[in-house]
Amino acid sequence: MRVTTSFPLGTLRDTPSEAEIISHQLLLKAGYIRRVNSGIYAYMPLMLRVIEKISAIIEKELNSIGCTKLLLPQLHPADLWKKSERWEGYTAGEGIMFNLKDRQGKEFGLAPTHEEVITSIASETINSYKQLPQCFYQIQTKFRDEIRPRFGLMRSREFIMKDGYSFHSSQNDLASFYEKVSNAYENIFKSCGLQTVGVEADSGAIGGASSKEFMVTADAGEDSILFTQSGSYAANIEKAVSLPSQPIPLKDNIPEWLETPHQKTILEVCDNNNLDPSQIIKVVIFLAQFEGEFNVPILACIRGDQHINEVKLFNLINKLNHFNLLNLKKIEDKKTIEKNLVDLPLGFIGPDLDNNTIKAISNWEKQWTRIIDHSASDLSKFISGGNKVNFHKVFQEFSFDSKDYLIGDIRNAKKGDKISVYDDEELKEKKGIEIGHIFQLGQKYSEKLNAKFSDKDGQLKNLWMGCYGIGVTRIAQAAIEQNHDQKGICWPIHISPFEVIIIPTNLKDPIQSDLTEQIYSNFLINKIDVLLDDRNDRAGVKFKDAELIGIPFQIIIGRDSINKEVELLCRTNNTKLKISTDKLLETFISESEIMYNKKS
RNA sequence: CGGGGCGUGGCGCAGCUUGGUAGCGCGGGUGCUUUGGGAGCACUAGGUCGCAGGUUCGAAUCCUGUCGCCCCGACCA
Repeated sequence: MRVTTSFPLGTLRDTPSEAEIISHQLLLKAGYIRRVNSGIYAYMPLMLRVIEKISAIIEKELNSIGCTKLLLPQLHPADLWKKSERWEGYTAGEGIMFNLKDRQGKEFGLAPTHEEVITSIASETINSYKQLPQCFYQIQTKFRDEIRPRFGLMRSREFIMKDGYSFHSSQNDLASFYEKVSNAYENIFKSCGLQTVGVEADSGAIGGASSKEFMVTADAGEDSILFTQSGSYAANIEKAVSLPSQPIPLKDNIPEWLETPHQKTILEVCDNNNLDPSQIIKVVIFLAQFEGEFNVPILACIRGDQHINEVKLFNLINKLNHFNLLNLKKIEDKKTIEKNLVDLPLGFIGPDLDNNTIKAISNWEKQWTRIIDHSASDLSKFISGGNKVNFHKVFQEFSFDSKDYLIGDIRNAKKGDKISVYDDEELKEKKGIEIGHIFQLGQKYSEKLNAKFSDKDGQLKNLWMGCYGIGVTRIAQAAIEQNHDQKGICWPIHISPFEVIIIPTNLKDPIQSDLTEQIYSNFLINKIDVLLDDRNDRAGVKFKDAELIGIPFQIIIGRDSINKEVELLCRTNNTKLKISTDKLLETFISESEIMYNKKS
């Protein structure tokens, strides 16, 4: 491809001010993407080539484990989502599904994911165990009305995703296929030149039993990963389980009531009364909003030096009720408190807060659901709010055994924690960008959408399902986050828009331009992805652009043309080889082979 | 939704405090020169200063409202 006759590179000299992180800045500056609106981007020709390279890697790997590509609609009828009971959760309130009505007033959603559609198709086309297992996938634009789109392609409202769905006759078969996909994913990410970690993860709104995320480690990542150095454990912080440090026992000489005027935070109470946070039980109140306008006040307790994990809390509360939990939010808004609660000693609440604090006229349930983290329930003597403004209290021999208290794990694991009493390794923390997520869904969707098959024994059974996602556009940006330098992008060759760029330094020199044409056509004949920068600009301009757009090899045609010599430059390690033109192709092929095989 | 920042040509910005008919750098076009690290000279095109009201003889500038974008938080496949 020639720069002058195909497309303007569209590189910028200055970095657009809207971009914060380096990968986003480089995508804009190098002309790969252009913003059309918040979270909506145009993929320019170079970007499309990257997307196509990534897609090809994915397809090759998935096809090799027996997956089949198809293409599903993006406009989904609401009925289908109502059957799976996800319509309300995905459209109401904080829901992320764009939705609309057609001219008849019929409701539709723009697809954020495809479990419903594929399951309904599977229920019609799969009848017998003889047809199983099956795995379908597609690579397609998804729509999600993100609360806050961020960092370019990292979290956008329209993005390209590979989503795959598998169907099985048994849980065992699902589990073994899930492992196969997991391996295929590792190959895919390696083939993209990325370093990833697989971590245990929360399943979120997709649901299901077991799930694993693939993370690109990068400081700009939105997720936190906790892991052990030996690799024995790795999990998203949302999911990670650990042992909290030992609490410092409370001294005996403390009076039952502590006057703690205006000391609303754990730190203030500790500083003023010579206490340690691990001697205090922190109480945080939440409102759980269920489907059908059903609101439950939640009182969550945790040891003062620990933090509540709202994902764990959400999942725990969701299981308490057969309605779906739509939203969980801290109660801190004055209006909400005034309307529904009375005599609430905010900042001085204890685990035994009276149910009478909920107003009779409130539409909330009239009883606090009290959820106690293990770190709190393990303490029998502790300090907590006195349920009286400006007072804290010592709880002696207090027991959470009564049925009023629900004990569970709602704690955020953190770095420095141990993962078991038998293992001395401490957890470490890194930031990660989630580029893949795989789930064992089980029978959740097949039950709801009545997707059954006849098994060997003649019985009608629900299909077992898995689903598997890869953020294609996110991979591209994550790759830049992991592979760049001061001058610009350094694409891994596997996903680079071109393998090599030819830079003639002075096209007016007939020797140079003849040589350039010769080399260019020779590379094309040999099916090499080559870009020819045939602009009449000065060499410096072309060098800068080549570095910015990050193509792994540069061929520089210049002064030595007269001796039939050119330079082969490697973008990443900046090595320069002077080569005679008759050896150029051969050398390039062997050098690029080395780079292709050096899977990180 | 809460907090903060910003809207002036394709990109980066100044001007706003103290109102007076819009400027700089880069980029674009034409011509000549130049050609291994973002060239030089000359000429040139391109902007209802986000939008709407108001104050004023006069508003990019002051006031009110509104919209949009970015960041942090809340939240989130």
